[in-house]
Amino acid sequence: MFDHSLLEQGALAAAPALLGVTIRHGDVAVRLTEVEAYLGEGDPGSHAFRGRTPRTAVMFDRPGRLYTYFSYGMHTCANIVCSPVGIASAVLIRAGEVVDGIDVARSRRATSKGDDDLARGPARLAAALGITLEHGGADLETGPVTLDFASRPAAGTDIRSGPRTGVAMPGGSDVYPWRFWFDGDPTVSPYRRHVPRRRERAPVTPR
DNA sequence: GTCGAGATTATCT
DNA sequence: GATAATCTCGACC
Repeated sequence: MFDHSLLEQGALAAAPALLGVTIRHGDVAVRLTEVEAYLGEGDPGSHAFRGRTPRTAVMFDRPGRLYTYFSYGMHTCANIVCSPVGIASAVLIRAGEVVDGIDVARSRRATSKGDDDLARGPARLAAALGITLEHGGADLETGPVTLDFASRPAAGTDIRSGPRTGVAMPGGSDVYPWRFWFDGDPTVSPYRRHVPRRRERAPVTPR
């Protein structure tokens, strides 16, 4: 089943409801345990903050599509577009539990120490699923990457929220609790604050 | 367990 | 040319 109405409500409303949802690509399926909401305009942490570019165009398209981006030159991360046409809003899928195709996931994540590590982190999750930039813009209802809303958690599951990982925000990231996760789940990634990258420069030898 | 730093490239200015 | 929604590894506790 595919919940269209949920994904039209914007990332902030959709994010906590996406916890427990299963995302599948081929033989590998992952149950989401951690997500983050990204708005478009008004959210400096969003790629769409500066408006529509070729890369972010899919975020302005209809909900239920996959937005992928390249991070730090080595990694692919995946988002679910959560807003009507013309508005940018998306949910970054940060971590999850591999529930199917675990052998394939292990082979794609050879550096992983244990199964909890297979999809703990957005780039790891995309790698475990075999998602690349080529899947950007894919429709999550028709595939090849699909969502299954039937695995949403039972009532009473403890969902927690807090600041987003690795994002600098004016006024401090803690005033934007746009990260959601299952409390105590071993597959949730550890929080890392935003650290400005030290610029590597031709060192002017101090002295 | 925590902390800090380097790797590497699509995308934008 | 600068930037980045990260990952991995090594040092240390």
